[in-house]
Amino acid sequence: MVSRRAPTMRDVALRAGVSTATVSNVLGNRKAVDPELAKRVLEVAAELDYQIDRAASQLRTGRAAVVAIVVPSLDNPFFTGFIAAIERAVQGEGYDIIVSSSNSDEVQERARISAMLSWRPAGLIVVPCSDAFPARSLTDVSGVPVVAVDRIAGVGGISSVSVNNRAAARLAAEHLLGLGHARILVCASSLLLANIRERCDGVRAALAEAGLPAPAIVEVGLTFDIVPAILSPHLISPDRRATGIIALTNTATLGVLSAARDLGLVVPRDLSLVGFDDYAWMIASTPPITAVRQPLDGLGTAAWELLKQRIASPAGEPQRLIFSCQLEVRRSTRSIGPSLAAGPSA
Amino acid sequence: MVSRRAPTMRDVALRAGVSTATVSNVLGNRKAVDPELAKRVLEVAAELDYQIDRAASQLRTGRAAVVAIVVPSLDNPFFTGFIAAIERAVQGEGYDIIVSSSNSDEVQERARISAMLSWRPAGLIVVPCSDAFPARSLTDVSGVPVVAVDRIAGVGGISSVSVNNRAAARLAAEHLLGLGHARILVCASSLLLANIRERCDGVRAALAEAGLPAPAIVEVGLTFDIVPAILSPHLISPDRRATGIIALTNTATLGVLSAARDLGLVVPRDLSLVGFDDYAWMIASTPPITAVRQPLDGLGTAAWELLKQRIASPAGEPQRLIFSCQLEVRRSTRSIGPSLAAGPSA
DNA sequence: GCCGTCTCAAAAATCGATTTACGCGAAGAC
DNA sequence: GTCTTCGCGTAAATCGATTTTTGAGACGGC
Repeated sequence: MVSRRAPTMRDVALRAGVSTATVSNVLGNRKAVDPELAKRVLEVAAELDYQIDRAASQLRTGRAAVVAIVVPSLDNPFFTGFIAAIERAVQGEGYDIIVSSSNSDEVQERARISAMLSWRPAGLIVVPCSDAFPARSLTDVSGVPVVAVDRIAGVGGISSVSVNNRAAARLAAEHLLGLGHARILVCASSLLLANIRERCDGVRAALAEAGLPAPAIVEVGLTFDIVPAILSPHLISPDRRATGIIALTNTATLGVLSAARDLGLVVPRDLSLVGFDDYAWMIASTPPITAVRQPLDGLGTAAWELLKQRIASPAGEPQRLIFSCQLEVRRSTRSIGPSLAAGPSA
Repeated sequence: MVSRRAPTMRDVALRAGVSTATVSNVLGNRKAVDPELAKRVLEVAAELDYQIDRAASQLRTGRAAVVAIVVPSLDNPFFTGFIAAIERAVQGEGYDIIVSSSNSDEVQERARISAMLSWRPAGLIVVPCSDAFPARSLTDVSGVPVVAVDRIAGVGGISSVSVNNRAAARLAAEHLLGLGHARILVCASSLLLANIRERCDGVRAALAEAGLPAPAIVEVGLTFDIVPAILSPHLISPDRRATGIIALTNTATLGVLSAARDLGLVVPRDLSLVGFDDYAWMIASTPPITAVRQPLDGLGTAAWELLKQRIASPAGEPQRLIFSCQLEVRRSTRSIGPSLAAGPSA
């Protein structure tokens, strides 16, 4: 509790017998300084445990060494995994992150982004909670570089990172078709989200190519606990129920598992399941869950790279990066007959 | 891309025909201002989309409306859930959070805390990555209020929040004893952590009271994937292997599940399992996992409350808050004989 | 009617790091 | 030998919000 005030650059300068400008130049590697003086400055700085005051530094330079991140939820491992990836990427480049959750609400999203912008961060990485991304106007005015991630349908004109949702869902569908599944149910979180709609399209396209009718699509919401109630009616009739389910998000995947168990259905005996996102529990689960893995680390790294580009040249052309997903085949899917997949025609 | 510079308080003042001091007083609710003027100021501020520059504000006042959070990992849902809880708590009080991961490394922890402190945050909430918490010295000097969470063995003299680990583990042990399990294996992450040692003690105490020998304790590390290899030797012999396992962290729980499945052991038929922490996947899992639930939301809220206390009166007595955990009985544990629990003697 | 008091806004000082403008001395050019 | 760079360091101005100080006007008391 030795609450003497933190040392300032002035303290360091005085003690080293130089001016504050010199200290600033040494510490910021800005202008050539006599090595002798530089050494003394560094020594004194270390001795006093001197830390640059970020507020003062930022006020003068106008930019903060901080990246603001806004995601729909901090309780969803997809988003926190993404944040972790960004944190790893900005580490060592001297940036810190401030994070905030929009609670999947456009009004809150706007408010949170507005608050973040008052830090005048070097950049903003946002996973919009809807396709509309109405906060767009805010970022335009502020001139802070922005990268949108994952839900990027409505965000023309800014850099973005996402996955190829159609291809990813197609991967899942073709896997089930290859195992002979014809009756496929898609368990979607919310069709208001463009990425979810794209995944539905991917499944639809794969089925159409195989000469099958469009899949049933059930909307189960963003939280896990209500899924069983919504899903049960679709799973009760043994004759007409789907043999394969594609769950389009991690919470949907949990919901399907839980609903199936409640109804006494065994995966994969009674029901084959392909999930989305890839977590430790999917591997530890019995059976391990076949899932489409989104390259979380790649997304995070790429978001930071694109943001750096925008920081370096704000006038440059915005870029869109699209990652592919991989299917991790495990044991929650099983073959029930000859392949229905539309094979290569060659 | 209308990159005109953001409006300053001076712009607002000029346009409203008042001084910057008046604008500051209106916006900060600081001193009585003529309602007429106040109204005009607010109108102009709204019109210009004016946002206070936090750097300038902070430089002048010396304190930032920001809470720094340092946790061992952002990939562990326990810590991110905790962060989510804090974010909810500080929301609406005008604070933002900056978060950082120490990667379970003391050196990095110190570096990250040092970096956080250069923001001169209103407070720091830290989950130390070891009992030693050597970064303690930093926070002492800076005078920034600190609250330590979860791993608080070595941190006397500062406020802290934790759970009653002994009691929590005892809950798990008594549950298994009540179901007739005598051979109990404890699956611990790392015995270098005091909270883990306390949990071991809790199990030991419960067994001792029931007149049973001390449990076997296996150290499985902090990540999930190596657990099966470490655990297998303890699970192969059907005669001598434990009938009940207590996994002391969420990753250990995943590891046990995965190891059991690899060995063809069915939970709970061959093995009863009590996990730690409580997540959606434990409910969705087949069988649903019996687990000791740590009150994540309570921990987060409490950490913020204690921090607020320290901010308000830095000289006050540090407080330690200890929460209780609850056992969520699900289906991963089963009875194998008469209760062995030391019942109430009355 | 004069003076003291009180209210509230304007003016000015301040926070600490950065950066511009300037000055001094040494090195190089003719 | 004088004049011009050039290198490097210092003093001072600056960023924008807050806070202290100053001052103008209103009001009340005697």
